[in-house]
Amino acid sequence: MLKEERHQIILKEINLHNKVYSTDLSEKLQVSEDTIRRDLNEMSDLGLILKVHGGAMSKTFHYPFNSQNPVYALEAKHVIADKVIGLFKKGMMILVEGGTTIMEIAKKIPADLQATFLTVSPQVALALAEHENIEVISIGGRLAKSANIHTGASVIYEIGNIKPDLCIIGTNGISQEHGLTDSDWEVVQVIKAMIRAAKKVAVVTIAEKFNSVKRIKIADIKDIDYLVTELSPNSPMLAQYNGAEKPVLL
Amino acid sequence: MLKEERHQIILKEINLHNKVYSTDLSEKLQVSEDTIRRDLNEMSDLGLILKVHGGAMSKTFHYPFNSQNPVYALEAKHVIADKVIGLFKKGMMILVEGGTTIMEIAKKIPADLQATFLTVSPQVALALAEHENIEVISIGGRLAKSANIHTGASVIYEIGNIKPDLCIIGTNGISQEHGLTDSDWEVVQVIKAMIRAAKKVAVVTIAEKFNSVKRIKIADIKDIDYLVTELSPNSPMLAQYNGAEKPVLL
DNA sequence: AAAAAACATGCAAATAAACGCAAAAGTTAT
DNA sequence: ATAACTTTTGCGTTTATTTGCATGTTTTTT
Repeated sequence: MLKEERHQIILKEINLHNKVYSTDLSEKLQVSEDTIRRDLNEMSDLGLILKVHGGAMSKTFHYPFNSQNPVYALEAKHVIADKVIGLFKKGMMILVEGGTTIMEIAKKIPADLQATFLTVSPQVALALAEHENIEVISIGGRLAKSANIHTGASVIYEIGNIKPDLCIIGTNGISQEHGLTDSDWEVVQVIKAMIRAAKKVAVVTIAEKFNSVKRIKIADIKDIDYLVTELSPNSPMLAQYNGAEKPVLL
Repeated sequence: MLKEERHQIILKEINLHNKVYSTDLSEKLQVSEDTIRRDLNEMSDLGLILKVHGGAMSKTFHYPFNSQNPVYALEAKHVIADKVIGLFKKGMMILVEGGTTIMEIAKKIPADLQATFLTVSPQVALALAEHENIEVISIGGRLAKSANIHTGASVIYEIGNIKPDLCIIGTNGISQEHGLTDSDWEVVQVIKAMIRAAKKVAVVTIAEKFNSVKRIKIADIKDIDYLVTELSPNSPMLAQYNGAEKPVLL
């Protein structure tokens, strides 16, 4: 049995049951517990799972958004938030998606910024509502439980009727070759509509997600106006995105 | 059972009931009370919960209730929630407003109920999204910061296009003479639209709010189908609502 | 004030993790 | 194909974590 194969099975098992015991995996996969532990360590280092004493758990069960819980790569997300906030100007109409990075942005918006935010995420809407001078407009629709954002035809339609100055999206997969990708069809439809509608598009992502590719394509790199990461704009890791029709790197 | 698994369950339990007893948890999770105490200590150190003598509470709850007896109001809302849940039937389309009582209802919905909920409150939407079998549809719009619910013409319009089986609203003011009243014009418009749209209207309120009157009228008592309080239906305090065109008292 | 319940602390048994090392398996170069 | 090399794996040992229990203290209730 290949190591990668084991990893796949472990991941599937965790997604299915939310937890796995090292002992169970050892028996099921017919390898020693040491090997399982090593597997779990590697997967944990990649941020795929949450390693705990006795096994591992899913990172995205009950933990992901619940405001008080620790956010993965928080420091990086703060850096990203600061950069993005630099794009905001008074009176702007800004369309934002959901996700932990966007949440950090929403929290860090300066108190004196006057702007209108539109969002498909209830969490982001609530975070934005904390700011006195921000007008918050929720774009309602069927709430997709996986990503906790509103999806469906009505959302696409609503987005089609607005022309925001700026649109900010997170992403699950990003690579020079395949562009932006995600694994949830409903979510992808919404993001595509957002990109179509907005005058400028900013993608926020931690560098860790570079070169990861998901099943469904959202857009090409050239469709992006700003690519915001925690890295310095001239970091070698960003060089690949510096093509002819390059987005501005922040 | 993994330690983190217990932590998740405890957290969920607290979010659901706002408080937990160590003894209950010990029995439910089949570990000693010492272990539960250690769990609660760790979670408390992480700032996830508020440890109290005998168990733990939600952090967000002990706080905002600077007013009188928080336990009383909470207990009352739990009683109300249980009564309202009795009105829910499989396949129903239920329109709900926002507010703390509605939040308690959203949390207590039985796991096996299959129904569609529509709401104008981001908080309620998120609470409902925790339930596997519930379809959640947000009615989006401008987020009114006072009440944290979506308001505005688009909301009214959207509500006009649906015909929910049941509509559940809280209220700020209720009296036999002046009916339901509130002080926020935008919010009132939304609630009026909800009442117009729904086949049946349930009003949930703690008895404390009886005989309070706010500036803007929402509806008459006769427009209500169910009046749900923590009191027994034949409580003398409810006698005043027992007129000719009375709502059903629960 | 006494009794009961909840809490903190130390301890020991059980279990799991980390580490080093050598054998086995897989890769690459000649 | 074989040798040299790297990676992976299992095992023994050591270290760390978790848990229940005994004990004594604090808090709550009566």
